[in-house]
Amino acid sequence: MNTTYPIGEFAKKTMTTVRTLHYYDEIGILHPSLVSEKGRRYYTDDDIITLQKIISLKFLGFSLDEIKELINSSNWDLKESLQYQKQKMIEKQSQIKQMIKTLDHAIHLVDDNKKVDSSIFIFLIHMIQNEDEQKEWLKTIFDEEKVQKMYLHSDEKQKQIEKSFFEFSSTLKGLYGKDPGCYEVQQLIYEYIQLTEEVSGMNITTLLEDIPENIDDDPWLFPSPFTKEEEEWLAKAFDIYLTKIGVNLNGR
Amino acid sequence: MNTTYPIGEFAKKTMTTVRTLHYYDEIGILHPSLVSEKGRRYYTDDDIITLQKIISLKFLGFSLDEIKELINSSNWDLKESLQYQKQKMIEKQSQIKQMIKTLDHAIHLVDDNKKVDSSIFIFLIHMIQNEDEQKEWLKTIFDEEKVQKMYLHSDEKQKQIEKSFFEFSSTLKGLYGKDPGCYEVQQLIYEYIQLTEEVSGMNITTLLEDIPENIDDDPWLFPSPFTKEEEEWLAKAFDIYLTKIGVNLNGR
DNA sequence: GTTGCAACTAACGTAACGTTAGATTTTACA
DNA sequence: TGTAAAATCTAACGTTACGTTAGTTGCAAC
Repeated sequence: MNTTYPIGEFAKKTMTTVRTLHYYDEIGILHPSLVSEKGRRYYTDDDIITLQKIISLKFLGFSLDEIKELINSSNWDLKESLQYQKQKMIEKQSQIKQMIKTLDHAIHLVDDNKKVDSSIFIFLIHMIQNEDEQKEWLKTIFDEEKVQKMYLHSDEKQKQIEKSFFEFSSTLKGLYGKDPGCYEVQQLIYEYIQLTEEVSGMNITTLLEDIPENIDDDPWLFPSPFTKEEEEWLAKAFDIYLTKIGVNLNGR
Repeated sequence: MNTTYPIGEFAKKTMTTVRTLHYYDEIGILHPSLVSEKGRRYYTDDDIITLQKIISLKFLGFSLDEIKELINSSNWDLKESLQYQKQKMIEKQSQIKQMIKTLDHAIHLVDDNKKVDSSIFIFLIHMIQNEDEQKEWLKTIFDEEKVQKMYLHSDEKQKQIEKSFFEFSSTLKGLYGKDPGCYEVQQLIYEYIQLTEEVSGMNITTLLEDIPENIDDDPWLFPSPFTKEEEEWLAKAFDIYLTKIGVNLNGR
């Protein structure tokens, strides 16, 4: 009848480990029903029930500390605990959703690119991740309506834009060092501006008028995928391009 | 120009903490660009970029160890890492979904019950959680078709069944000690059997014929919400009921 | 009696910091 | 310029839920 199991057997039966049972004994959530004089633990079927409680509550995301309370005190506000747990889990869920979405975009980015410049990659991850924050910031410059439009793409379209941007940046990095006025560089800048206009839904002239001078003073909010040297070189190339098409700007 | 920030300022700018920066320095993923003779750390805008990399990768679920590798080695198989991460995240996601679903059911259960008997509650959580396992086990007794039917309820229906079961069990516990043959107890057992028949889609007689004698020999697979005394009392009540309706069973 | 497995306690390791504690340095103000 | 206050430093322990040794003792079988 009233069978007892030594710890090893009990662990097998319940698909836990000896160490786990030791630990549960140690923190006082599962004392074996029988302990020999020599300190040997023997478990009974009653202990199985307690262990089941523990496992069930663990499954619901409670910590062993919380479980201890739940087991010991009889008049715990169970409903409140459950709702609190649910809230926590829902938060975790939305975090994970964001992670998966970003990973998806990232995988799409590197899909057929053999070599990936990590600066550009990280830059784009940062962009994807901080979408909301940047949106808020953009609203301090442009109309809310315009900003909304900029982000009104489907997921697929968004991925495509990111990829184009990624490739431009990569190619540009590859061209660094060449004459900023040469055909290749100027052509790429032309394409880059085309993309920017398409995405923003605005004319480049309008864009440049609205943007304050000190736009990239805060490298935290606006990180760059380029090094300082690359940026200076890029600035020259842009200057040449914009002067050519007749946009005049006073010192960048 | 080349501004440097003491650690506190830098922490504020980047919305981290001093301790985090200390730690990142310690494990070698972010050494400040400048360290005074006295050991004071001064960070530059370049360090912001490194920190951004770290934060971005952390956001994607990489550990600091993995990030260290990603930052240091240039030819890392990024795509593989990303896909691996995604897989991990998807697994986490489905776990959390299960947790939320179970929590939902549990909240529904305790919704308007002031006092909750924890044994019953835990028992039901265990049932919900181990649905799949029990389904497999049931298949060793009944036809697969029948088993499928038993579980073919909507989520709402399922919640309702659980709740009914929960309430029966609670009421039964409350009646423990009374005469097993009295009207109240017999009435409850009648209702319980009705529910069982409805859920299983089988007749109680058929059910009892198919079930082996030693069904609850394994308290791990089939935990009970009742204590041993309660179970014995229940068995008597069942005996009386079944004899009354003419089902004959040899020793339960 | 011995062999060998099972179980025991004690201790450190994990991840990514938070949190003291006590010493030192830098900054600010009279 | 002296001193007080604020910032920073290192060192060390705490956190979670066990996993993983290591060295010792208990128990059953031959």
